[in-house]
Amino acid sequence: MQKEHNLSKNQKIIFDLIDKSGGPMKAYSILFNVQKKGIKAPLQVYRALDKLVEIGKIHKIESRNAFIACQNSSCQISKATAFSICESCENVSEISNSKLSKYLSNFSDDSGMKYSKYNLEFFGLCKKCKSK
Amino acid sequence: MQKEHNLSKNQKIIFDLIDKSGGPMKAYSILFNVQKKGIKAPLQVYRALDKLVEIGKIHKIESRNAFIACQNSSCQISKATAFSICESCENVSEISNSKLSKYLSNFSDDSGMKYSKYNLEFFGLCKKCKSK
DNA sequence: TTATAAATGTTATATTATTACATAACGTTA
DNA sequence: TAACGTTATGTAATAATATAACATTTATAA
Repeated sequence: MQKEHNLSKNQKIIFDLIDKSGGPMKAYSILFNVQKKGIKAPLQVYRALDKLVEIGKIHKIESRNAFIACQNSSCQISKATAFSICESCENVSEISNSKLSKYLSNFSDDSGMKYSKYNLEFFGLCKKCKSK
Repeated sequence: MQKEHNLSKNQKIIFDLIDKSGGPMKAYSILFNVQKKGIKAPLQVYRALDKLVEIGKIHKIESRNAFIACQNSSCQISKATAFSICESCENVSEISNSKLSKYLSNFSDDSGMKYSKYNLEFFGLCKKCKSK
């Protein structure tokens, strides 16, 4: 199970916003949306985002510079992430596939590197966009 | 085999620089390094980078906002990329492991998405950094 | 050779993220 | 509860990354 973290005021405001949005959000869009709640500066947003990423409540979609709420309530949080991204509508979802995560978590090659973390992003067209 | 592309002047200058560096380079560091060759503006760099990415001569390391020369002369170029990144020394190398690439290229789940591309980044400590 | 696409040059600006510094709140434990 | 260390906050400035818009030139190929 996931460790409980007591989110601070800003962390909670920002997590709730991202979570409710249901998709990825960009930092400055978050900033815009929380200004009415007193969060005025980019750094306040980035600090909360950093912490939320660290504790696994959100993930960063690297190819999009965006942040999405973790949809994976258990296991290997933020050490092993996989996403599917529609290149047409930009819909993003977190893939939770135990075979895939096992395969990647156990992956090793002859480089001598010890892998402790990975991030995988799949791209393609989602169901809706395919049929257009 | 990789399709031959005749690089333009700027593309060639920038590709050669990245290739010779042997590692990932950031756009503005590239810009700094090619100013003596007459490339003066960020956009000139980004345009060449975009093209080089498109034809598979370089890849973008998304988590680092950096660009590295392709070390994989054949196969599935820029549709199927995997990297190992040392979180201590920031050394990056391209993983070419046919099992891994087959596994991921054939991956599908029940989302109904057709995946045409992926990017995987592994993080950890390289041999040298581990032993420090 | 002419039309079309690709690449270049230039300026300005948008977007994403961090540095630096000051203060406040929280949690522990003596 | 006082003192301490840690975490979070507030604010201003700025750094780093990336794109828009427009004019012109070069390469390609019909």
